[in-house]
Amino acid sequence: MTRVRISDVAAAAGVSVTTVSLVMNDVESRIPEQTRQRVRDAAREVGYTPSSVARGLRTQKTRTVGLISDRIATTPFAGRMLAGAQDAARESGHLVFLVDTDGDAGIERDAISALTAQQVDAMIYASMWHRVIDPPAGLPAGTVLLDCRPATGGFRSVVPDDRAGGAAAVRELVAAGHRRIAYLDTDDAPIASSLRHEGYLEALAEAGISAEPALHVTGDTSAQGGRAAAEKLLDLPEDQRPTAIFCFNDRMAIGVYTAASHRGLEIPRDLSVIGYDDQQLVAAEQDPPLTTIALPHYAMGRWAMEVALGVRAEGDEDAAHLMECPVVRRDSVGPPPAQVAKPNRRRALHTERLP
Amino acid sequence: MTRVRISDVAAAAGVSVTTVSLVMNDVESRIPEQTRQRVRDAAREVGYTPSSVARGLRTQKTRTVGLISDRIATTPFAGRMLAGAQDAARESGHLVFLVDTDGDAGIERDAISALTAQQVDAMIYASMWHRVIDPPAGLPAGTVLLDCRPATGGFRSVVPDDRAGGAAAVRELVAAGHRRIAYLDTDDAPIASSLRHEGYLEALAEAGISAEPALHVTGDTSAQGGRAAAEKLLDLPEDQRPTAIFCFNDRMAIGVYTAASHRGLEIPRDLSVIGYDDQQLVAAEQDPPLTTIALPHYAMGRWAMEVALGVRAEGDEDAAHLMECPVVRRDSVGPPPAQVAKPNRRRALHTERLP
DNA sequence: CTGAAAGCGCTAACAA
DNA sequence: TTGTTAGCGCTTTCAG
Repeated sequence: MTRVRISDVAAAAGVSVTTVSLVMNDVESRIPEQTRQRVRDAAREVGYTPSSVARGLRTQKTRTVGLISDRIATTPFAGRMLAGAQDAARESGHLVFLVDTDGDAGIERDAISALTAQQVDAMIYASMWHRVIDPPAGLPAGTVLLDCRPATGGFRSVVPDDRAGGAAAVRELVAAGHRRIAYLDTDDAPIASSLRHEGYLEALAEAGISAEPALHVTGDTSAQGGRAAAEKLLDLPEDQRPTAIFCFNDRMAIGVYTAASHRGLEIPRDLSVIGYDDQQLVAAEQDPPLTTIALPHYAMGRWAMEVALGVRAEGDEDAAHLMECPVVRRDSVGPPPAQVAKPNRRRALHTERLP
Repeated sequence: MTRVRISDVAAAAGVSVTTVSLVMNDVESRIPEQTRQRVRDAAREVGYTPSSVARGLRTQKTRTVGLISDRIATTPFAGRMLAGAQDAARESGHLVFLVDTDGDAGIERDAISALTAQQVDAMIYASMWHRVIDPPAGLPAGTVLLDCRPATGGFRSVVPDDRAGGAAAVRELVAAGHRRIAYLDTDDAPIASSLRHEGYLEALAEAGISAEPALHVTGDTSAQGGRAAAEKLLDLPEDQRPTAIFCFNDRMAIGVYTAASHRGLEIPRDLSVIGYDDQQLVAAEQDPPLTTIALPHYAMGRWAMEVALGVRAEGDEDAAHLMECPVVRRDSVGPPPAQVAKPNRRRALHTERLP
């Protein structure tokens, strides 16, 4: 079972290999339709599949892309980055090599050389969460960084706009009438944490609310951590207790749900909660479904691939591209409880709306 | 910036290309260490990276594998299959092309030809959940099916042993002392559903418990579906109500948690619950953490890759390989409540244990 | 409009 | 022990 070659097609069609090549690649329209048809028929008859390997050697273009990532494929979290990248690659006729390094520098190094040896046309280096990194040595120029940015520049990159996302979360709460808004932060201090905090402060200032240190608590990024941090907030005296909590992520928000339910607090009646990430199977499945800020994973993946492949022109090599994080409105945000807000605020609002 | 070729290394080292090739591929040990070293140094100096494309053309072996899947990369669920497959591929020096078809037959067809054109050494066709499928036309012989099995045979495949998993879940409950065990099933009727049901019946029979039709309820596979189905179970008269519920999956088990908590039932004191899937970020993060049956995704992915690459010999082309689903013990299973079981069972047990 | 032929960079049979 | 050389299957220039 030896491979069917282009010369077999040529022989079957009674033409030269040049003609077959020209027809198969839809080039040289001056070849008459009759010949083209004959060639195509012959190709089908003998079961010809062109060899990308031979073509790659000849053209020095493989139509393949390398995507190196630390765990992205196995994190429930970020799979949609892959989907975005894949879709963009497919649309322009490229196949993607995926290498998950699991954070191992040795594997990473090997992956870079293997991919270079394969002569991939482009390369993407992805992180499973927004970070600032030192790009590994040997990363080819032109590589696009996905969900991470280089500490020292030199590569194009795309990351979520966490600052704007934090601000959007707080504005959402302010719009619902809240004034005592807590930020339930992580103490792991990833870049996203400080960015979202900045956005929080910005939106607070914008609304003329002064930031209360007691309303900025931290915990680890799990549901347990969120619960523990929430306890601190709910332990505050009634008149200092937040009426809304903006959480660093959805998992911590679940912890807030637990803490609230243990105190008989109902969401959103007694407490509004907003998360971050819009994590599949977490945010939407809560009771009530969690309002949150979505990480635009699909769009980032697509952007990275388009830039890497040159489908999308991107001038500045050093500035990170910021991708908007949209608000996903579900049912965990409502107006602040009446007894905590000004007593007749709600009625007043209601009256205003009447014609 | 033209590519550094093997002939450049040969020139730099003052040897022939043959020698370089022999050294780079660690073959022909009869070349003296001194020459080898000289060649290696020269290669490093001129910055030589062998071209896998040229090598692939010459040897007709590309050291690449194609992995086609419907959504596996974007499902939080099954990412670990990828990790297992990747790890096995890397260990034997292969790179993997990942194509996510999103269930689209056209994309699937294109992927198969593109991968064939790339002359991949092996191919894996993966499903995101255990199914019986009609393998797409054109799938090369030798392709290994992952988490799905062919309706008509013809391909090797690996799937979880759902029947044994269902039985294991029930045995776990029986061992804790339960006799009234419900199966909270899905009405979507995937193959896994009936297999787990068989296991459930088998383990019940084994324990001499007769299957109670009222204890087999169904719902959709979401938390909402689980909750609705659980209500039916909890609405049963006290003496018919199950003391333990085996759920089709972890998400439905969450619904059981919700239903129980709304009735003031505490898990596992008043009700034991066991799930299936051991889904990341759902099973472990519940309160209490959910005991469940794990889907051996990593092991299946690894098995598929090893068989596809011939690292692991596998004789029978037609029988699906069944992978064990281990019990993951956490805190949602306990003994049945005392007032439902024989009144002094617990004390009796306790007494027995005293010296 | 079509064909002959020269490589792309490598491996491996054969020669020296 | 090392070198020469013929392809692997394709694209593409140049001739006809």
